[in-house]
Amino acid sequence: MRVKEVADLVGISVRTLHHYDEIGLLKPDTTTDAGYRVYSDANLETLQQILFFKEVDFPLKRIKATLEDPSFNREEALEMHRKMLLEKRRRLDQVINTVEKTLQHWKGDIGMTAEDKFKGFDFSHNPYELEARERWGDKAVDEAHEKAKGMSEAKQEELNELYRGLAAIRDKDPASNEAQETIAKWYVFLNEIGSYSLEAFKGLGQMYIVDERFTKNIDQFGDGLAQFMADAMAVYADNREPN
Amino acid sequence: MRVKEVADLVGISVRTLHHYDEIGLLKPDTTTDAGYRVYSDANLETLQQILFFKEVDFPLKRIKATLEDPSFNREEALEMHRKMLLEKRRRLDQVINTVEKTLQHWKGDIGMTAEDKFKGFDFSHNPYELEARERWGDKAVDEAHEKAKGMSEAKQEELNELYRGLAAIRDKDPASNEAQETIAKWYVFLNEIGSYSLEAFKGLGQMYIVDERFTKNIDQFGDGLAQFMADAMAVYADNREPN
DNA sequence: ATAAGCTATCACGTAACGTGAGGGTCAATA
DNA sequence: TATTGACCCTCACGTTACGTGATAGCTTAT
Repeated sequence: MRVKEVADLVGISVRTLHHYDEIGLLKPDTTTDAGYRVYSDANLETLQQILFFKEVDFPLKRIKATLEDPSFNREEALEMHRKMLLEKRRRLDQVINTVEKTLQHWKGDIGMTAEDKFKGFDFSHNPYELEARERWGDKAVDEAHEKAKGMSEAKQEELNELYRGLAAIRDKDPASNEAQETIAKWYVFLNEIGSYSLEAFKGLGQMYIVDERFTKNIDQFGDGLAQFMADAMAVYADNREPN
Repeated sequence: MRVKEVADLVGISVRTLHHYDEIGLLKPDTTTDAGYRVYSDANLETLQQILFFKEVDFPLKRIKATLEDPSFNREEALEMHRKMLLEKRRRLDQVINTVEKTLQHWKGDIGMTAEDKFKGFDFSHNPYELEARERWGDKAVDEAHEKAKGMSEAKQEELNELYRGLAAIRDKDPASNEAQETIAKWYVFLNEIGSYSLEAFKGLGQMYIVDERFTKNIDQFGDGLAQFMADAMAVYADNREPN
């Protein structure tokens, strides 16, 4: 297949295909003697993967690095795409809901807080972004979020205090009142620097024990703290009403 | 409210607010003596509108022009936003479906055509884009689609042939076999230069009679043709299985 | 007074193409 | 064979919407 055929099939521009070739993202398997690009079925498969990554807002550079990673696994990627797309849809539903509420608000049917008016627009923290990044992206993930790097010393100290508080009770039952009260503070803190759904919060806890870097960093405050936190975070999330 | 508070509330950057001020899209109602921007409740309302338009991929210039249009009506806009968001979700559902089918395909459960693999990615023709453009945007809408401007003369002739064929039968019942066969050709033609769901096809027909420019252009081929086409297109869409 | 956080403007840089220019290739048809 | 329309190539400037860092002033609590 040549560029126009591919472009028409897929719904992208010829220029885009040129661009992808230039940057080495999608190189056609062959070219004619005249220099025409000829895309194979395998090329189309790759293009599909590229479009899935694009759909979940991966920058092209990162898509390229990911596809070139020897550990890249297609099925695994598809599962991740699916999760991220479902999250994207959830957020879109929020926006739709916001529009509908705004309509009702304008008709005088309901009240609306300032927060209500902007529900769904903050997509800076896709809960699966951390997971994707850990697997295929930027390896410089810190213990809470990359934003933490820009924290003031006071905020950093607050973070450490929270870690210390949690470390002091890590031998207790993660479901105990004391543990849950402290984890609640952790949840609030995280939502000051980001936006975590309960599901994402729980997922983050899992990452603390799955990713050695997290574990090592957290366990500096006390052996077994990462595990304790993961458990407590899961309990916390499970005991809360889904919003 | 000052920039950080607004940015945190909404989930956008301070830089974005600066940018919007610079380009005159969202100017704060007041500033302090020190030059700090102070955003009012009215500013927040406007920001909400901006974000809705952004969510449906309006470029900033166009958002600005729209908001400044004396005929701009908020409730009308919200209704349009809602429709466009629902369409966006429909397309997203298609992508999710494509991912899921691809997973099954990889497991060997199902077959998959090349077209199937890219379902949902062609979003260059949001069916409500025409409507939005007619109301608030680029007034240079042609009779079928802007792409028609780039058509070859052969394609243009094909278009005219279709119009003439439809004009020749415009005194028949829009639901008749003859009318429906010819409308089917029109549907196919449109889907060669774009991508129209049945709903969008029907909506386009409505626009032929609502928008004088369409009506005038089409009725050059025969008085009452626009009305005939709108009717026949509605019948065609209603008689088809929803895909 | 001090310090931390917030604020301003300025300006270069980035990502992902869109667009136009200029010219070659391909395939059908006369 | 010549012609024509559609397709193809490379080149390169331009666009959009910010991100980022630099520099310096402002605000508020201690």
